[in-house]
Amino acid sequence: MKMSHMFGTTMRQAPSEAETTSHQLLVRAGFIRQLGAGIYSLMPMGKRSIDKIENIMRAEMNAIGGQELFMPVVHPADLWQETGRWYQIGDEMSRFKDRKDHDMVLAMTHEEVVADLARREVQSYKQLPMLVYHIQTKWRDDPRPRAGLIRVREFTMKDSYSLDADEAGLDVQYRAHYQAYFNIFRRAGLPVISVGADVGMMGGSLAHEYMYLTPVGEDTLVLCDACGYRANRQIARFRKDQPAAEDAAVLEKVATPGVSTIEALANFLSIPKAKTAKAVFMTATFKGDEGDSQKLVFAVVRGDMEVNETKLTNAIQAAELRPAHEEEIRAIGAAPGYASPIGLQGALIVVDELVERSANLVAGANEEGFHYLNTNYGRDYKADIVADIVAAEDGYACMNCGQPLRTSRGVEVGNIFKLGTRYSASLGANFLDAEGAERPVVMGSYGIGSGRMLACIAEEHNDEKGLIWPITTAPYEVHLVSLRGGEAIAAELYEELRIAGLDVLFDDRDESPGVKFNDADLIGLPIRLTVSERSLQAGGVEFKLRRDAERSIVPQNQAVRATVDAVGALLAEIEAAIVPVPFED
RNA sequence: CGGGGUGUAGCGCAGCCUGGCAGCGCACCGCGUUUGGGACGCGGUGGUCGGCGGUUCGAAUCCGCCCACCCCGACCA
Repeated sequence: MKMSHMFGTTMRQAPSEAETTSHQLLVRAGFIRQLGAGIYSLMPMGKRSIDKIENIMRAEMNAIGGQELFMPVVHPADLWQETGRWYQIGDEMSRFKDRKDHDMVLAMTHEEVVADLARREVQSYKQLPMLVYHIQTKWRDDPRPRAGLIRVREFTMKDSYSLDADEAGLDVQYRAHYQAYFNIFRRAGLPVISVGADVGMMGGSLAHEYMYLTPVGEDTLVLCDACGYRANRQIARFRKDQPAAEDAAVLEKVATPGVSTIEALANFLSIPKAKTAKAVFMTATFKGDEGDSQKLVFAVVRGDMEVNETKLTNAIQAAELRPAHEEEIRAIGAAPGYASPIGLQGALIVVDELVERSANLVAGANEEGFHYLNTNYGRDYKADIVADIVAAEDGYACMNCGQPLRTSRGVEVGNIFKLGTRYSASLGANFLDAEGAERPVVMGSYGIGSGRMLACIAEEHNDEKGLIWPITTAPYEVHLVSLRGGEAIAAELYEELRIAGLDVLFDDRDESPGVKFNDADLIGLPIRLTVSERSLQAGGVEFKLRRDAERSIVPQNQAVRATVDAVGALLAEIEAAIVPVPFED
């Protein structure tokens, strides 16, 4: 490609709304342009990088038996009504009516369509296992897009769906994806870790997320450097030490005027926060056969800990959970700031397992300005559910080895789910097994966002001058710079490099050397060749890797070979990282 | 949805308080000089000042409503 006619120019200054490094650099280098909140165009160079990323995905999916197909982005609502997600999902799913007044949806994901296809195409266990995938647009009307391509509303995703006769088959395909995903990220030059994850709205029994670690990330991960435990904070477990044994003391009501926070309570009574019980009120929505129902949830955790809403949601099997309003709390006779489960009716009481085991905690007296001393689980109150509902924090003890946990931020670039029969059963995607019995297909679903991956690669590979693309995802492999006195030779070299099969960006513009070199650094192609009067006098063509400071001169008649060899060497470095990763669930 | 912020040329910004010719840098076009790390000179192109309404002789500027975008939170893959 000749730069003189490339659509999309570089910019010296990033738009003021771009804050993260990847966003600024991708815009400045001419890879992306914003159309609306969370909606971006890919410019020609961005499209080339995305194509390379997606072709890596294709190769790895095909390698584990994937068959590429292409499913629609507009779906009739019927399908989503059949699985129930039409009713479960809120405004995140965009809906509209077609001219015949039929309800339609914009695809957020494709489990429904795959299950619909499977019920038509799969009849026998002899056809299974199968794996289908596509690379398609998704629309999720996220309430708050941010950070360029990191979190958007319209995005392209590689999503694959495994179809199996049983759980054992699913496990095989799940593990195949576990490895294939590491291969994809490593080939693309993106370092990731896998973590255990919540199954969320997808349903299912087991899930992993692939995380690129960066402070820009929105997910908090809990990691153990000692034993390798890794989990999303939403589900991360930790070891809760047994509190020192004490005899249950007499329940006693004390006046605590104006003391409505745990902090103030601990100070007022001169006790550690760990000797208090904290009340957190949430309103849960439950989906049932007779429609939705709402219930006030009264969660109790030790005063020095925080409630983990995902754990709480899972513990009570709620569809949704939100903080309760003050009126809702008062309606059951509790006083915000002075609440405890003692003597309360009308709420679903969920107590953390550590509170159950702790003696003589200070808790609210359900009366403005009063607390109880020495509350004890079992004697003074009982829970509807006792479960682990506490969020893991930095320094908490690892569940497995007891060493301190560490938290880190990350971007979720991929996920894999064991779905089971959630969708096949509701849509009737059945097959006949060897005994002639009808059974639902066992499904898995697996996703990687292309654009988010591009952004993470940009976030990882850059310096103060610009991007530094891995050879596998660079829009072009070679940046050929023509300077004064080298124009004719550069034009020849451009043709020779292309004949040799290389992707070349040729800066044939009439610009000063400084402008050209700075643009080359900003765009960040892995190999730079410069042809100028000076280089020719020095013996040929100047060769430089973007990531290195050194330059060398290669004779003109060896320039193509040297470049091809350099590309090969860079590819070999990437390939060396493609190794088996032990499966951990 | 709650809190905060910003909308003036492709990008970055000033002007607004105190109403009176719409400006600056970069980019872009022409000519000349220059050119191995964001050159210089001269001359140019480009704007319904986010939108609608109001106040006023007169609105980028004051008032009202709306819209868009960004950040934090809620939410979310």
